[in-house]
Amino acid sequence: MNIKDMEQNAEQAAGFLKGLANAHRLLILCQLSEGEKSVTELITVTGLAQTSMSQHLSKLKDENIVTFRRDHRTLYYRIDNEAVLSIMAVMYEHFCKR
Amino acid sequence: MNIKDMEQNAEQAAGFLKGLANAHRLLILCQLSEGEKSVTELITVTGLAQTSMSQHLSKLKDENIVTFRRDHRTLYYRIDNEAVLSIMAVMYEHFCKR
DNA sequence: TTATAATATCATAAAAATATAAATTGAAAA
DNA sequence: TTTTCAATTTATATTTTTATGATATTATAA
Repeated sequence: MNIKDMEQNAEQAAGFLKGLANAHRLLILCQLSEGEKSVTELITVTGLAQTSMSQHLSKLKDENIVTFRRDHRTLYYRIDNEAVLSIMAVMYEHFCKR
Repeated sequence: MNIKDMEQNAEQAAGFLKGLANAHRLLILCQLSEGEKSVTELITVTGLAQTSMSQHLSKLKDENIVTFRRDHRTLYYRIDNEAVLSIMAVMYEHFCKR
């Protein structure tokens, strides 16, 4: 782990982590780790307000953590980042096991 | 990855990620990944103001990410969390390689 | 003792994140 | 076409994070 490399990429890496660093967004990602879900499904499962969900998804898109496809009127979101699932797995082990 | 488990631990997990989600703190942790360092060393390497360093270290302590020992007037900080190094490694791969 | 070094804490201001309400867009059904 | 559904965008208030300056603490040296 080289400090020079990290200096050059620290802002980007921190932005990515900020994308994950919210309890609601972790639950959204937990859902998406099972496969793609519509916005409505995500709202139902998490209990978030519609506007709030939209903003959280927007933030996740900004950081290239998720992407989506449209099917008629419904948008289906999915995880679109190699690093996310690894980090989620580490988090799950650390915080949810015993 | 169970949603119920995640719901119960999401706040704690998000708090931990917030601890990491800052460019300065990532650089601090990058330094500490090499082994323990004094506050002065960390200030020199990162160029942060003393007060600011103290606050960042305090936040890392709050989230049980680092701990420290005192040797005379000098405090030596070190990483004290199993999950951090795994996550740092994933981040380094994702953001610093190529 | 008094001064100094290493660091933390406190107070405050500025910036960023979050929640909520209102308005808007895009696609499809009536 | 007009209306309705699914979702986003915009505006705004509240909360949280971050930076900075001043002060305090702890340990050592003079």
